[in-house]
Amino acid sequence: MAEILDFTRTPEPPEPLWREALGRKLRETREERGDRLVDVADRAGISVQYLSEIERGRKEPSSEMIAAVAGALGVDLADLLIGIAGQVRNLRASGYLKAGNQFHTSRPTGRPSGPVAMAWAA
Amino acid sequence: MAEILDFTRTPEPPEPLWREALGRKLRETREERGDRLVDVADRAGISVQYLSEIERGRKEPSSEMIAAVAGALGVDLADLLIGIAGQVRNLRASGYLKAGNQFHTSRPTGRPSGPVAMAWAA
DNA sequence: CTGCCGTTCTGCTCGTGGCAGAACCGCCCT
DNA sequence: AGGGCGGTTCTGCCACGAGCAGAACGGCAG
Repeated sequence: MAEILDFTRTPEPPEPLWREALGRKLRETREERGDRLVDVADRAGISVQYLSEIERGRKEPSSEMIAAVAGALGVDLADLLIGIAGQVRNLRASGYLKAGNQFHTSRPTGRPSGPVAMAWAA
Repeated sequence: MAEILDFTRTPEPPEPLWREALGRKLRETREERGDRLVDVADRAGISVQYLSEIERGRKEPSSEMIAAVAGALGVDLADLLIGIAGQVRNLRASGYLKAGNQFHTSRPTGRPSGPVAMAWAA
């Protein structure tokens, strides 16, 4: 694992990468459910440290992994994607890698900001 | 490349996999632009046969690849994700692997086709 | 101090991403 | 008939990285 963080490698525009946005949303979803890494990892049938790396956007999970984790979180792919799209929008709108790159900035003072997807009940 | 198609491996529900939905949307977007494989592949800086495999959902592209292809198609990640979510929804709604698996069912008679994004509202 | 939870490091294996080269398959030309 | 064109598919190849186990470490609450 060389240096995924090393974004000097590619002169990519400040667009967040897929795995980063995905990981961020997965973590958010898990925390909203009050689950721990080990819970989700167990249900998804993957190792805990790998799930940690996925959530931090450091590894590129396969489609089957994504499906497994999403299933373990009780969300389907479409909802997940919409949620991620909202994340990306927010990151673009706000700074995103302007400086320290501190996500979760706009913790919902009340406004749900993005599409936010559909609630998953209670 | 063993057998990606072999969905007997995992007892996954009839949910389409990420790479499949992604590929489908990428192809749709490319065709709407009237581009050829070689055009997009050139701009994205990848080989043509690999792009073909991505669009057919047979290989698992890295985040950088996704960004490159999306960039070559002139769409950003958020739009792409929303489009894919719509695809997935449609596939779920209609048959999807009920039988022949003939996507693109609901072609809208001639609509501008673009990103189109969120409708399904009602 | 002691767990609990998450992160990170080492180290390993084996799969597969991604390429080149070429053949092949419709399809539309004329 | 031939011949491009666009796309698919096959072979073969190599390096990288997915994914795991094991363990150590760093907060943070009790």
